[in-house]
Amino acid sequence: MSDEIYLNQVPPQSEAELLQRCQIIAGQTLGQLAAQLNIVVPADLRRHKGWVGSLLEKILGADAGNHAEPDFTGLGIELKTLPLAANGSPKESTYVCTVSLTETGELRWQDCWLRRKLAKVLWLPVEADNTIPLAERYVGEGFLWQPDPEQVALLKQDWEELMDALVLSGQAGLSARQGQVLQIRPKAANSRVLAQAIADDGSFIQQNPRGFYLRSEFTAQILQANKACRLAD
Amino acid sequence: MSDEIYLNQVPPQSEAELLQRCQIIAGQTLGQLAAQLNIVVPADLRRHKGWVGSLLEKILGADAGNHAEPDFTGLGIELKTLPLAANGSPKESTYVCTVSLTETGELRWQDCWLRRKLAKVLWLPVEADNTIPLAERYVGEGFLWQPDPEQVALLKQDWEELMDALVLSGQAGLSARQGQVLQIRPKAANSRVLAQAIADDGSFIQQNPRGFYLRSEFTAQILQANKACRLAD
DNA sequence: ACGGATCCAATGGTGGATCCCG
DNA sequence: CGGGATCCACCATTGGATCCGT
Repeated sequence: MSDEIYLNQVPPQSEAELLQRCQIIAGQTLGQLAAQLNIVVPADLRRHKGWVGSLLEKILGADAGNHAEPDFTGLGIELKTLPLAANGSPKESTYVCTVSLTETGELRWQDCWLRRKLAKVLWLPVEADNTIPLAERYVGEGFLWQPDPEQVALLKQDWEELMDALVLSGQAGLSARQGQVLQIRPKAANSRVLAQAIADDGSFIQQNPRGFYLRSEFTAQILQANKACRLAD
Repeated sequence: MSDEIYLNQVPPQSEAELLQRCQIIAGQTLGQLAAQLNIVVPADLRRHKGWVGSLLEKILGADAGNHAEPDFTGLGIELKTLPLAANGSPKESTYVCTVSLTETGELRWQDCWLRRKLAKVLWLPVEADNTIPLAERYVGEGFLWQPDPEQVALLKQDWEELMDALVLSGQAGLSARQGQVLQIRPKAANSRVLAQAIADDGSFIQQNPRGFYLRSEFTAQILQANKACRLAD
């Protein structure tokens, strides 16, 4: 009962309060959390792919809506769910943000959206083994993360390589195989969706929208580092 | 029955075909036309202000949807309903297009959206006396119009005056009283809606969206000229 | 009478991600 | 396995205009 005082969609006022809320929901199922907000749990995620992320935003009081801001506006913190396979490692890559197809050449790492998005992330592990019914999946312990210097270097290197490839060869020269920790993949309702882009010759063309994703190998390292850190306490 | 062959939402292939369709619907009521498309007629227009225009677009096979194109893409023709008061003259001003608040200074008459929108218009008179139930209002005879040199001069003069006023004084310096045949008025869901604009100093600010409207005195002249023209046949 | 305010439907884009076939 | 394809909710914008108080 008193738990729900913290779960009423009011933004947390501090990092401490946000982490406290994470402690409260850790060990609860998605079904229990959805019930607190009178939200119906879909049978599966096939037609509701972002459902878990949206639910946990509401539960934790994220307030940015669909704006180009961190989920927790006041704290500058981005929320990311981390879907865990049966073996406890990340099951999927993590979507970060869309790739601008109109300002590819003009942007530098220091100013880019991806860097700002990943500046401070609250990772929230959630069971994602499809043999477990959605409502019965447990939420793990959320933790704050900021990229360490080595991770920053990796991200910067990949970002610059990928953006260079975009400028030099356009979308044709891009494959999701490029990048050690980062990759570029389609991000749209379907492959018929087109966004405005700029061709080699400077003219406007239409291309499939793309997004930056963190490879699951990278998020697996983040997860492991956090566990090690907590054991050391 | 055979009439409905022409009313199946396929775009007309020529001006002649479009005008033929207008002949077919002239003298029918909005209720009759709506019934052909299985569309329910609202009680009144208070909460359905664009309903008549949308219905007639569907009936005539306009295909541009909500794009920045003429309603009849292939023919380069814009459809405008002309609401008639009990005395047969236009009851309202006619909305043309939105006023760009970000490129006010850069644009010339030759390139402006308003000029392109008004290059070729199919006017479709419709009874709009509120004492007549919506479903019982008659559609009149549609006619094609292109501004004659005098009308072009008037539109150009007003457009330039209004755009100059916008650049010089911003929205504060603008009144719907300016312009002989054209005026600028709010165009939004309500007065709390804001759009991006550029201030005097070049910075970005928020302003109420505005639209260009043809004064009803102007559309009355267009209507009269068409009647005179048809009597002369 | 008309200048300022308002209303709906449909679409496109963004943010949330997972699906699924070779 | 993982690269390419896809899915929903929500919000802002656009296109269709008419309402209504002074």
